[in-house]
Amino acid sequence: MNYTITNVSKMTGLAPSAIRFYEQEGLLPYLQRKSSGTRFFTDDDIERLTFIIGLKDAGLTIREIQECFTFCDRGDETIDKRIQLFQKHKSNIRSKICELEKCIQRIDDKVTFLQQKKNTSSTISDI
Amino acid sequence: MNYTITNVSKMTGLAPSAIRFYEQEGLLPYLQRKSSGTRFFTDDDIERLTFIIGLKDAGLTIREIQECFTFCDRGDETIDKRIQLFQKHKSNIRSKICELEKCIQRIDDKVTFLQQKKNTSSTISDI
DNA sequence: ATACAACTTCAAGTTAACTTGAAGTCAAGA
DNA sequence: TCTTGACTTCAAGTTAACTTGAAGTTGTAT
Repeated sequence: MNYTITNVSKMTGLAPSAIRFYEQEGLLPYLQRKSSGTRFFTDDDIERLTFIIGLKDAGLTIREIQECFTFCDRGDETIDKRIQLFQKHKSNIRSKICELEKCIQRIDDKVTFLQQKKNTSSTISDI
Repeated sequence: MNYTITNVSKMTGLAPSAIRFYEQEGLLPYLQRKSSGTRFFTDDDIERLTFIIGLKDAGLTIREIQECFTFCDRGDETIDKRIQLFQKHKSNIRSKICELEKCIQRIDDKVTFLQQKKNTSSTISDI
C-alpha cells in the first residue's frame, strides 16, 4: 500500500512537519515521490517510522538514530559488530527502565506511608 | 557534610550552571546559603540531585520531575487525593517503561535475525 | 592592602527538535 | 475555467535545557 503524508501522520501520531523534518535529517532515505513531487510512503516506510518513534521514546537523539540506521545499512562491518551495537543500545534502555522502576518504588513507598497514616491517625501535614 | 557547588559538580557530573538552573526551576527547594550568599549542599541535597539525574536519564522532563517532588512535598491535599496523584504519576511512568520494553523487543528481533544470518549464509547487506 | 580564586546574579546565546507561516504547485470536482 | 484542498519548499519562530559572559562580592593568602 501507498500512503500520503497525512495518512502516515494519522497512523503514527507524528505531525506532517515532523515527518518532513525526519526525511530532511536523513532518517528516511528511501522515501519516494510522485511526479508531482508529493511524497508517498510504503509499508516499509511506516515500519521504519515506527522504529524511529520507538528509539526516540527510548531517549535516542535523531543523530543517534541516524547513526543506528547508517550502521544497519552499511555492509563494511561484521555482523558481530552490528550485534554488539544493538546490545549496547539495549543495555542503555535497560538502565533507563531501571531508573523508572526505582521511581515507582519510591512512589509506592510514599503511598504505603500515606495509607498507614490514614488508617491510624488523622493529622494531615508531613512528607 | 557540607559541599560547595564545585564539589557537587565533581560528585555528580553536573555543571555548576546546571545545578543553579535546577535550583531556579524549583528542583532544590531546601538548598541553603551561607551569610555570604554562597550555596551549600548537604548529603540530602546530593541524594536529591542523584535522584534527579536518574529521572532525567529515564527521560522525564524537568517539569515532570518537579511535579514528582511537588506531589511528595505538599500537605494541602487530602491523603486520598495525594495517593490518587501518585497512582496517576505511576501509570505514566509504567507506560513509559512499556515503550522501552517494546523497543528492546525490536532490538532483540534484529539481533536474532543477524544471528541467524551469521549461522547460515555470509552475504553482508540488508536490514 | 591587595590580589586572587571561587562564588554570586542576570541577561543573552546555543542546540535539538520541531512548528508555523508565507507563497506556490497540482489534481479533482462544480 | 475556476476553485478548493492537499500537498510542496524555505525561512523564521518556539521550547526545553542548559551554557556563556559580564559585572560584582567574599574569603583567604601573601
